[in-house]
Amino acid sequence: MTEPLDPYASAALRELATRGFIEQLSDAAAIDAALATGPITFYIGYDPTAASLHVGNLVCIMAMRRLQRLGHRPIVVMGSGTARIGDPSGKSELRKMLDPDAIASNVARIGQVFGRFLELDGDAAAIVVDNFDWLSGLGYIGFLREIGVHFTVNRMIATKTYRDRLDAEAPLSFIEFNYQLLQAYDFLRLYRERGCTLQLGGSDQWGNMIAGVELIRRTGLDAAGPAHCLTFPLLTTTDGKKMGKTEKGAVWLDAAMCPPFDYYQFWIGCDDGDVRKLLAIYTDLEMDEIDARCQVQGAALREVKALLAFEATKLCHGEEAARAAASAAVQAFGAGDDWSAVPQVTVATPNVRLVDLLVDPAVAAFPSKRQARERISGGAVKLDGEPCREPDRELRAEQFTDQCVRLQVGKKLRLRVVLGGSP
RNA sequence: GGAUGGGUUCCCGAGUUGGCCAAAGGGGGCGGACUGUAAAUCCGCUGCGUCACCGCUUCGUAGGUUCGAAUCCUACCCCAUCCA
Repeated sequence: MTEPLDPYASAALRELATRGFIEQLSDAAAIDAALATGPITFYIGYDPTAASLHVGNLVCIMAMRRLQRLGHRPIVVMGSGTARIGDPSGKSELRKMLDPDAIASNVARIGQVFGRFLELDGDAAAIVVDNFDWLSGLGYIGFLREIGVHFTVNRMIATKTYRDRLDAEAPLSFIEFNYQLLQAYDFLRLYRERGCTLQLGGSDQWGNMIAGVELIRRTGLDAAGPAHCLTFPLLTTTDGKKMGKTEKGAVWLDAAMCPPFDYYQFWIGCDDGDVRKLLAIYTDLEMDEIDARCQVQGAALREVKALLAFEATKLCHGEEAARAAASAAVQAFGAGDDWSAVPQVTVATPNVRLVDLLVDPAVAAFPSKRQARERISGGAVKLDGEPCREPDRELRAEQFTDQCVRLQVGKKLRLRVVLGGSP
């Protein structure tokens, strides 16, 4: 943790520090000086191991956004190359190898996200590069001679990433062991070719990042001076859980995988104690305003949460979608009647048993019919506001007012069940 | 390679004189009440199914004994600790 006791000279570090972005700095004074002197180029890498980024990745993205707004130039590295290796950081076992087609399609989908958070034009335009471009052509012997010589196994196995695995006596495959070298090499390439002097990442990346810093120092500095790295804290909620996970899994940034309505609801549902922290990291609001808004206590905090949800949704899905999600929330959870913006599922025929509907993957309210039955009998389900405790009840055509039945499951799930042909 | 202890349901962890074990208890999760779509609290559920008292699958793996096994036998795999 960094001591913010004596304020940083650079606006960038001051802002990151006051908003809660900083966990560790490789050399606080040097980074501060570099950021204060003028625009620098920095990068963050993402391995395309899933079809979408999720809220957990958003900390880094927001940090890039902050720095870019202060004039610094972001580079996003898509890790098509490193994704073929697999980062063992934070993983207790070897993950299955991703096939190249999956990686390529992930890259395409993930790439769309950055445009929403970063400026792609102007003096500090963000650029996106792919490390497969330089990693794929590496020759084994050449790489070992040029890069491998600068690493000692002694040092590597001392880093947390590898240490954890070894301490747990879990297998650490040789391919994974190489991951750190490749990430360090990425940094070196970006340093040499694009003058990139700072790498950002989650705190689990510290070992990999510092390896790059050291590699650059050992292979010889150029005019850009020493390279540095900075990590962000792993965000947890007040009750100690990982940020961005819900019972249904990760909260994705891709609208196809997590509709704006659900995304908005995720923020609305946050713990009271987290509101200020979340506003600082996930919105563009000024800290003065955040502090002022967070003065309130109790039920009044709901308004602040609505602000958080709106701002966060706006950044990710646009202002229009955020407004729609906000008003849909008021309608669906308040006394309102207009569910038009609530996510929908389509059924081909009205005669669907309630259990079958709730277990259907499109709804996925419950993992099994058995559980669905139990919950339905327990009063968890409402149709058009009316509790329905009969699992085997079928929906009837006449229930569909305007082709639609309003389904509530538990406190949070709201869906419109729409009668229609195509899905 | 040798000795001893151990591998149980999402996690931790009971259960090994064979049936009353789908398997105690805790955690987590979900649902209900309360409420502010929060927290805390209380109550309920927590293997699957064509599902109340029925069937099926599950206690490291594969076989075996038995009317019947998480519990007994055999082989194998893995883990912990100690010895070489």
